[in-house]
Amino acid sequence: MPKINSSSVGVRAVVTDKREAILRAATKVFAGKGYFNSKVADIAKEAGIADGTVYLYFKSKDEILHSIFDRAMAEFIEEGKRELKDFDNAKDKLRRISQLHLERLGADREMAIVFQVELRGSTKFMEAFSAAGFAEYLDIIRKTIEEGQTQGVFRKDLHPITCAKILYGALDEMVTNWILSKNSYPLAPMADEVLKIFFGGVLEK
Amino acid sequence: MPKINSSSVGVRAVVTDKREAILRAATKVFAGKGYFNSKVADIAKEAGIADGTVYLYFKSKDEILHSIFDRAMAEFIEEGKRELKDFDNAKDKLRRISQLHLERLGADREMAIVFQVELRGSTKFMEAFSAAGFAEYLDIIRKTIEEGQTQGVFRKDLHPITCAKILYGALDEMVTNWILSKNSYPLAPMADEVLKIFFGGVLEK
DNA sequence: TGAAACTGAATGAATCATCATTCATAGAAA
DNA sequence: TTTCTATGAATGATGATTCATTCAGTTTCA
Repeated sequence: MPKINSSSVGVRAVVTDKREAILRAATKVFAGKGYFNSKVADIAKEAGIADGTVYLYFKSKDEILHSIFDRAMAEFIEEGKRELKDFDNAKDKLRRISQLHLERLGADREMAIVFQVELRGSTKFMEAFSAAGFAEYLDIIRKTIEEGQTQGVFRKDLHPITCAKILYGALDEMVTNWILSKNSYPLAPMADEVLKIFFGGVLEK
Repeated sequence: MPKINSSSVGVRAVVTDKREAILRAATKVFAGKGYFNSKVADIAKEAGIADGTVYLYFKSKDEILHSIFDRAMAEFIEEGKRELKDFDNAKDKLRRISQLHLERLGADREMAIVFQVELRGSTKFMEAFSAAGFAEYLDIIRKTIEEGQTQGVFRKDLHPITCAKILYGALDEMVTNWILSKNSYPLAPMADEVLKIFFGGVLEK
């Protein structure tokens, strides 16, 4: 079994590479068959390593799934915060958030599947996730809406939390439909469609 | 042809009762621990029967979950169609749909959990479901929106399908949040909040 | 009327396949 | 040699499903 490090970057890099490879492989496998139907052996094979090796990098199968979420979510929130510094107008900010949301998930279908499907596949995960990243994300949207109300851009007779949930729910549904759709289309442009309705409503004036 | 079991107290009625009992028990167990973490033995115990008896009424554990969906969905769609006959105004119709959606799930938390969580827990189920009930449901909303556009109540510069997805997504998110929320509040009233935004948008005029 | 034979629902212990996880061993690098 | 990582066969637990058996109720017939 030839195990030659592609570059002489040292031990640390190898470890990271293999961890990375396992996470990527697991994402692919989970996306394809679902968490419970995926065997650790499948992941190992996909990553091109032995079954046992997985356990040198992760305590359990469960931990792999958690790591996938944690990493992706942390990245996403961090990117969001960085991006949103430049905006002061709440409306523009909301537009950017929506675009980022769909761009991110639209760029990696396997990751999107794991997020949309597996994350919801157990109340336990959902609660854990809810407690961690999701609540924070919803909070960013909520605060932006409050800002907009203060700025006089958004109506004041609406609960910011509810608004946030609705926008999130709408975006989320776009992603779910995109995943289930046979013929693939670009996801990100749907953001504008969503916002057209979220901002202006469907009623004829 | 009328069914025998409704009138007589014969064998048929007993059979139906036990089937019913298993479905109810399974809903409870699945809601509590998730489909994959639930043992058939758990369901049997909850239903007060022997493990093997489950297999006299269902071919497999999988079939139980399917039956739960099929029954609930068929009921829901049927009720919806019946209710909606009385409306001709698209706006009112959409309001009634939204209320029904939240009333229904808000009335049975366990069923709601199974629908929100387990249904999404596997692409396989989602696709099956998507092909069956969900697509039909989304279609009802879409057609109503088209009606509204024809009636001149709704803006014509919006894709009816996207509108439908957005409304559905928003309602769906209300349910998911309600399920995850520790302190329980009535779900149905959220429909009006959702529609206020869906109809009028969040922008200050 | 009663009891023997029959029916099919219900039981739950046993089966058996399926993995997650472990660990004794091998190989590479230092 | 020592100390890593990596291997993959073996282990052990789990849990869906089966099936030989029990049991309650019907029917048959003297």
